Amino acid sequence: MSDALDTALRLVRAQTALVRRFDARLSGLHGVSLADFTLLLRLGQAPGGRMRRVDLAEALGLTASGVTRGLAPLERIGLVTREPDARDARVAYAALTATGRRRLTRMLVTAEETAAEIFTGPAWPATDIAGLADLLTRLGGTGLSGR
Amino acid sequence: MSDALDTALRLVRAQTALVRRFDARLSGLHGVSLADFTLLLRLGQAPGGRMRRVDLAEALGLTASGVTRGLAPLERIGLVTREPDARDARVAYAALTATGRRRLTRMLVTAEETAAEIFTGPAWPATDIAGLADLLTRLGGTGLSGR
DNA sequence: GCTGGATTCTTGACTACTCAAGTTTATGGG
DNA sequence: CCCATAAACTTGAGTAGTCAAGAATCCAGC
Repeated sequence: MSDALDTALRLVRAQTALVRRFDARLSGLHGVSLADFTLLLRLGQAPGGRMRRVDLAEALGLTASGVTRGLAPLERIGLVTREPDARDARVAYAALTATGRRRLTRMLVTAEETAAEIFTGPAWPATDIAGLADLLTRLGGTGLSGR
Repeated sequence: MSDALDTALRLVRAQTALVRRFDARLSGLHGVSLADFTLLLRLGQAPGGRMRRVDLAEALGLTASGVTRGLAPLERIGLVTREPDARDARVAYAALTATGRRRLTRMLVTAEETAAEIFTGPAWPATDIAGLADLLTRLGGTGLSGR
């Protein structure tokens, strides 16, 4: 088997382990999944804490449908609201509520801790973490950097 | 946001892009998903092309339940069979059929091509591919190396 | 040689997506 | 003005996995 295929399969495998760790911590302490957290985090990074659902989908690597489904429970528990656009009645923004923002900052602490635990120890000098981030960015689908 | 968290989130994001690419190619040409392919590949690597379902789960980073569910359609289409263990009536091996083995070698070609496409171009010198593989191995959950 | 606990596997109920189809609204050309 | 096409979103149906509970079997100690 080539290095390329081997690497791709390792990446897939590493992801499931990673997701499990984040899910365990986040759901234990805050009752949300990693997917929920990343969604809230993106909203938190957006100006005004709000985004069109289509853009959120693009940023998260989901379909529009996936965003609708992921947002629903967060709206139910009051972390996110739906806001209409004055110019275009088709678009429904997703916006962090004040509660959502408050809860997000606490989730972020947990997520940082979890990430730190994962990348801790002699196996993970800072340069390797940055190096990994760099390599992953080259793969990153459409990534964070826009289309 | 720390490098560690950023890196973890990038990894998750990169994986979804990767899986989509493999799924598209594999399902188009061979009618299987990447998950199906990795399952068959592990079987193919095992001595005799067969493994206990529990070990398969461990190797793939799934639960035993996930393996049962994933194997079912592959048994239906005749790529895998169930074999009993002479010593222990609890265990049911999953084994590649002759057809399964033949189909697998062709899938492997497609998977290699896809991986090669992904890691192609000036952004991906061979040392970086190997470097990525190495970094990912440090994360690899329980990985291939056993517990 | 029986009984209690552990192991292997399957199943039911649930979650988190996907894709395809449908609804509503916007927009550019005649 | 009206129409065709396109964009944003939701919804129904299906897939891939999870977890918790259950059935069968194995084995260790008495």
